[in-house]
Amino acid sequence: MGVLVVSPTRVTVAEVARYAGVSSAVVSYVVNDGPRRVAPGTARRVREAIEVLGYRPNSSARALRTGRTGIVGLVLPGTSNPFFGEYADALHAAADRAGVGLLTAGSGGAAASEATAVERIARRDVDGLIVATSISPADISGVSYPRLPTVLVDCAFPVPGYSTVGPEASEGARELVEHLLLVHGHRSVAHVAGHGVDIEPDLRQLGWADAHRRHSRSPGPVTVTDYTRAGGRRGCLDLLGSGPPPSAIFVGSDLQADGVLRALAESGLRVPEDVAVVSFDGTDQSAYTSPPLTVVRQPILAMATAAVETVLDTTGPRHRAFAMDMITRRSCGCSGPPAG
Amino acid sequence: MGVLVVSPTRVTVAEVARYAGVSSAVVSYVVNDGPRRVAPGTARRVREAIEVLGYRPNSSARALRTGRTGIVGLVLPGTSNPFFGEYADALHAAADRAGVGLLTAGSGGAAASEATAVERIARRDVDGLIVATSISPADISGVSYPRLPTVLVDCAFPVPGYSTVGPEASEGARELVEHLLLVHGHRSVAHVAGHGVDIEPDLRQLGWADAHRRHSRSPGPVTVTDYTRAGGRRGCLDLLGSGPPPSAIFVGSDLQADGVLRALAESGLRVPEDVAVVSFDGTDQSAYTSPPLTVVRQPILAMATAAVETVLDTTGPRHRAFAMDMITRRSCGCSGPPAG
DNA sequence: CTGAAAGCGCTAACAA
DNA sequence: TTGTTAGCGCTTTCAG
Repeated sequence: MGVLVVSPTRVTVAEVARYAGVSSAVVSYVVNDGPRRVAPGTARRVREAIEVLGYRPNSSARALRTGRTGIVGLVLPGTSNPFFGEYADALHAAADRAGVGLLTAGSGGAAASEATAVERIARRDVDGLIVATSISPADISGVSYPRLPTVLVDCAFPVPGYSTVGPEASEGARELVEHLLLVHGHRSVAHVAGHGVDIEPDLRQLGWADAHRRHSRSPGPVTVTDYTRAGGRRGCLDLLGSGPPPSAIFVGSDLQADGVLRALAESGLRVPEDVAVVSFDGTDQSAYTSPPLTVVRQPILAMATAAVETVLDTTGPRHRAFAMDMITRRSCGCSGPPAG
Repeated sequence: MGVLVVSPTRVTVAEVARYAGVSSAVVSYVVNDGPRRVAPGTARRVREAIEVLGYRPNSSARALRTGRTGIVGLVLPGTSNPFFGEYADALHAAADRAGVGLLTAGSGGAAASEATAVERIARRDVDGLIVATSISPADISGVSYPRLPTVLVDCAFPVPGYSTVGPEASEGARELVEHLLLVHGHRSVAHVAGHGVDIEPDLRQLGWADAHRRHSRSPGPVTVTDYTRAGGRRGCLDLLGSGPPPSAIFVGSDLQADGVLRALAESGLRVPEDVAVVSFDGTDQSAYTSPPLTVVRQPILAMATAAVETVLDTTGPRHRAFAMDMITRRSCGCSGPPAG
């Protein structure tokens, strides 16, 4: 058939070996710095040959041979959510440091889509999987890839059979609500919560309730909405429509807080004068809302590092929880510093 | 669900073939639906064997054999920036539709880091590369992976030797500024610009200048800052410090607009009463700032689809530009609708 | 329509 | 210290 393509074929170990006057095994030893030692002079010749010929190892061949791809799968609900956007960046940095690549998929947050996302990723022979599951952990195990090391991130509680990494959500939420109760003297705090994993407790809500209990207050109203801006707005509007405005609101995520702030502005309520607002996550953007949000921040960098470490670590499942830190800004009534 | 696989070692074509009483070639024909036809009955037996044994093709072996990995590399400045977060989501959706995986790397936006990110990705034998380059296109070509199909996204101008996908930035910026000039009657508009690719014109700034020229106005002051929230704040503060406040500001990106809004609030200036603000990008969040931002929106879905199509398309480089649409909200002085 | 068999490029025994 | 070589699992040409 017609056209003869004279494409410069790819350089292989064999050619490097021939050029350097050694065997292909030696080339491999040099490239991988093992498993056998190579005489310094020989090694130098090989490296020179590699340089001259422009040799690059074929990663498919290596993966086929070794059984390891050096790639970890990453399934997130989607980086449109700035929290997961920042998480993704941190995971990439950690993966780079660990020398592995990240094969990503967005789950779109819907359960069906998440299962298929995991499915698609696992199909490609990754060495492990990092999943921010928005669905029940039970569902993920439906994916029958035996023994693929999996770590669930943004997961504040242990899940049997899986490694998990998450914030100390309950403690963080409690600290934030106690700040409102004790420092700013609110009698109670309302809560705009997010739809979570059905079978598990919502730790943020637990912490919020706990803060009230500890100080013998009765909690304000709760409303459960989507983890979206629109959800936050809707939830806040519902709250406002069902009684006198609360004096303070604890929002379950920065994304929802955008919507809450919006709803409050639409309703002519000032923050923090009329209503104090605090939020959970502490993304970069929370310093730029108006007013800037008082938050508990998730230590994303540390959690991402832990996630990558854990997925690469073959010793059994473990749960790692990270302390959150509170950042006070204007939205709670404190006079925070201007953004840097 | 629950078919349980009891094979300790991985199932291969050979085993499927043996189970189905055919040769491995036939199994391959069935799995890949070609290149040779298989008798319906035989095919059914093979599919049954695959099901029963829980066979999954080894993608490394297939890649080694075919020379194609079915994976496209993606290098973005980082998904902490919500614009690129949304872009990443759209690219993932498009990649899924096209049946390819996305191997991602964050470049961190720094030139050195971007080159190494591209380097790391290319090393893994991807079929193509999608890059949102924040640096000079010249620099990317320094990466010497011969003939790796590459498409530059978020790139509003053609670059010789590369495929490019971007918005009609100049037209979009002009439309936005003209809205301020003609509808709201501002005499001139200031501009908070972003540091761009040095050797190329800043099309947003060009559009801004063009709007003034077309209507015989002299442009307001410009300040060039980082494409960050802090950069936007700084730039706006500089603007305010160097003369009387402008009556209107065109901001080069939503991220910077966050900072501009913040700076204005700090300075006690109301939007839009004292200063009108419009922005370029139209990310989801722009509907939730206070006040909501009037923007020109980048058609991210369409551009992402085009990017994936283009990188998979072997016919030569091409440039595709997409029209932006203006969304008027409160920040320009229009009374936009409340967020849905 | 199906089977046999030759590698793709690499790593890691095993030999020397 | 280095060379030889047997596959890893798959696709696809060539025979049947």
